[in-house]
Amino acid sequence: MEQILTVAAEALAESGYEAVSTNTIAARAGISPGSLYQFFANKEDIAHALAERYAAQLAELRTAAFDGADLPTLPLDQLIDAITGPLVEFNLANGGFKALFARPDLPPSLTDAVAPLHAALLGRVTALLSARAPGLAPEVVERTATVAIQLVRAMMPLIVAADGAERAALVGELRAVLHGYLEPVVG
Amino acid sequence: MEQILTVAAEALAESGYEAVSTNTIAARAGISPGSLYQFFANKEDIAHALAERYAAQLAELRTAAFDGADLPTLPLDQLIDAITGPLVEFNLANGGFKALFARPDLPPSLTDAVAPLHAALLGRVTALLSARAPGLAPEVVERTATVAIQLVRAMMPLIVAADGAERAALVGELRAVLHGYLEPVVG
DNA sequence: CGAAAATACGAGTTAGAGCTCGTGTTTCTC
DNA sequence: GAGAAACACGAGCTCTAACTCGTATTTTCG
Repeated sequence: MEQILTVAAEALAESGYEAVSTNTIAARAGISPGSLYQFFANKEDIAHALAERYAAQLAELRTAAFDGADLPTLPLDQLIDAITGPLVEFNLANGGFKALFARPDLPPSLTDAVAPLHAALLGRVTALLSARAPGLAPEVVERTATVAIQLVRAMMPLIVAADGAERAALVGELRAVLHGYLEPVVG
Repeated sequence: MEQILTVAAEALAESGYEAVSTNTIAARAGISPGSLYQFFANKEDIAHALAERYAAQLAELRTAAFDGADLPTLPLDQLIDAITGPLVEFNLANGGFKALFARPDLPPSLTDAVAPLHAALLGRVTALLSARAPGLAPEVVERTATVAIQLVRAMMPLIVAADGAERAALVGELRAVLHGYLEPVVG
């Protein structure tokens, strides 16, 4: 079942959600279409499970990477470095992530499937922002968090598509973007 | 034929590329499926023609809005205002635009169809950037332009989805993002 | 006006996707 | 070791979307 999700993630990374057929996922997982549907009710359910697995992995990543550091008191550029670094690694290692997360116009069914993932991330970022800038109005915090997430979402496909020096340069650009945007608010 | 493209754009705005059927487009245009295929070879061809129409409209928009002003010498924040304003208007008026332009993982066929649109925009932004900062290395200019376009692409769906005060606030955020990113480079 | 060319039509074809279900195979229990 | 329960199988069902093609209609022009 983990195996199925892993294969589905690979296929998603290559072709996108609509282009991947359930029969293809089954074949690549080495099982029959019938067996696939004993683990998942339908295609959307696969995406949903995958989104949850990604959410869990991101949560793990967070605790592993930032357990010691006191994020709210870190200088902004170090904070940004500490967050974007593992995030880029995660996106490189999980190509399917952006297929579920980075699309602005998912089919309505999928919107529901990935909503928890979005909500979890938004919650984390809002918490971090309000810890750093306690005076901010809640709606400003939420809007700032939404925009910051959106900026990362937008840059990640570029970063993943590039490699070598160009990728490193684009990671630098992502950090510059975040710094330029967040510095006036929570700097 | 313009009629078909207009209808197709509306349908795209509502449902996205894959979800819109050619028969639906034909029906909404008041013609039969057979007639549709006398104007366009296939579904991709419709998207291609629509992308070209958008490219032309954007070119018009540009000349109309900035004909008098001397963009390279304007202060950066005024430049950003002058560009983002009409761009937001355009996106609000043409909901189908983002369905073709803002998606990171278009099907390969569509990638070709919208490539000219991307190229045209990239060309315009690179020209503007190098006019403002003549000393920059070409690859830096191109990377900066790519990132700037990507930032606008990312923010536009948020802006279009919001309305009233929230939309205005998000436009402000877009401008803040662009300013924060571009100021160190071409400020 | 009438014939021919061009255009419009829409039911039908084809292909592929999601999904099912009767059958075969393995695994459990006594 | 035998019966039962759970699981796995994959050919095939169904539905939908892109696209076609023989026919009907309109337009063009001598």
